[in-house]
Amino acid sequence: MPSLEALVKAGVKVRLVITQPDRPYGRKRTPRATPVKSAAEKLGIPVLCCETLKDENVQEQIGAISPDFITVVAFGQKVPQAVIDLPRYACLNVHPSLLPKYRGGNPISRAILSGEKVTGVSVIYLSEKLDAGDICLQRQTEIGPDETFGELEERLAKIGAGTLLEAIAAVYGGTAERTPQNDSVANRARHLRPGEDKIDWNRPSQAIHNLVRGLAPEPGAVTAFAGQRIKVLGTRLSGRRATGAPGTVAGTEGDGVLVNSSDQMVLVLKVQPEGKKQMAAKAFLIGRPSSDGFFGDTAVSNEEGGF
RNA sequence: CGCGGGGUGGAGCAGCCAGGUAGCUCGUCGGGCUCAUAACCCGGAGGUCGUAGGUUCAAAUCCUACCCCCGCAA
Repeated sequence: MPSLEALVKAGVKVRLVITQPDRPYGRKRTPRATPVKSAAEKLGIPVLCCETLKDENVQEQIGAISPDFITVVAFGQKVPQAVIDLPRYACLNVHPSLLPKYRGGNPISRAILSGEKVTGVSVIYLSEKLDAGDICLQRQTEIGPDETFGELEERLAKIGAGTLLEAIAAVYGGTAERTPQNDSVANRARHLRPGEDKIDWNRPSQAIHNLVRGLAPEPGAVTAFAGQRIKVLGTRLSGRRATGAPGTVAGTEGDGVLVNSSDQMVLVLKVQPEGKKQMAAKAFLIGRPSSDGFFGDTAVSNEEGGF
């Protein structure tokens, strides 16, 4: 979306925005426009909603405006060759990773989960194969030690917008580069599998921290407390050696709660119980019987006896 | 009509089923103890119990409608 705004601001004539149809959303099941659609409408740009680009009708409509460029940002659909061939100059795609690493739909989370220290954005020439097109331009950025998915996503979106503009200018001016990806070092950033959002307190603190960061603020890393499902939305590494069984509460620090993992204590800052708003971890602990003092596996929380 | 949880001093909770004094932990303010403290002791302030009706001698509690927040699923 920053990309769209940047394009407009830079004086590029955006003739048509294509996005997915409104989908039922939330508890009320009310259909809601995609963010791109709302933004486009606000900017007064025509919007075309379509289920798939394979639709010839859709292709015709795109062809009708004989575009110089087509840019694809966070679209999540394969684009048929017929569409790729439409624009006069190029069909460019912005992807929030340093391709060929982290191809696929979930590059930002995956990079954080893997403990990457550096990531970036890539502008590539679109190809039919997902995220495998030749690289036009890349920009790197460091990932902060406590940076969350949400924060990084926002940053990359901004960087991506700028990079896209540069790329367009370069292609337009004929100075653009075109480097094929090295497929042998490519990897795939898959979406989360069920259960992958669950915190295993037996793992090292860094891994837990990465999981929490990689899933915050949405969808959130999950654990359980006294049989209740809760999300952990903010953690820090405490730097203190664990003093008890993984998952047990070791004390508090500021508004946070120290929880043991396999090596260090993890400082849990923000938490959200089922049916509640998110709250400081310490607040969560207050007003709760001190008997059930540990985080861990659901339902069967009786056997391991925290303190 | 997809399933479900919740709205009680600034924060987190109990009280509701079996109506009748506003409770607990934290914070905050004041005082004390201490070389000192986020520790400990004493004391205080602070609440239309989401809203509007109803039942009742009496409603946080029972009944009805509505508003708001959130988890799951999609």
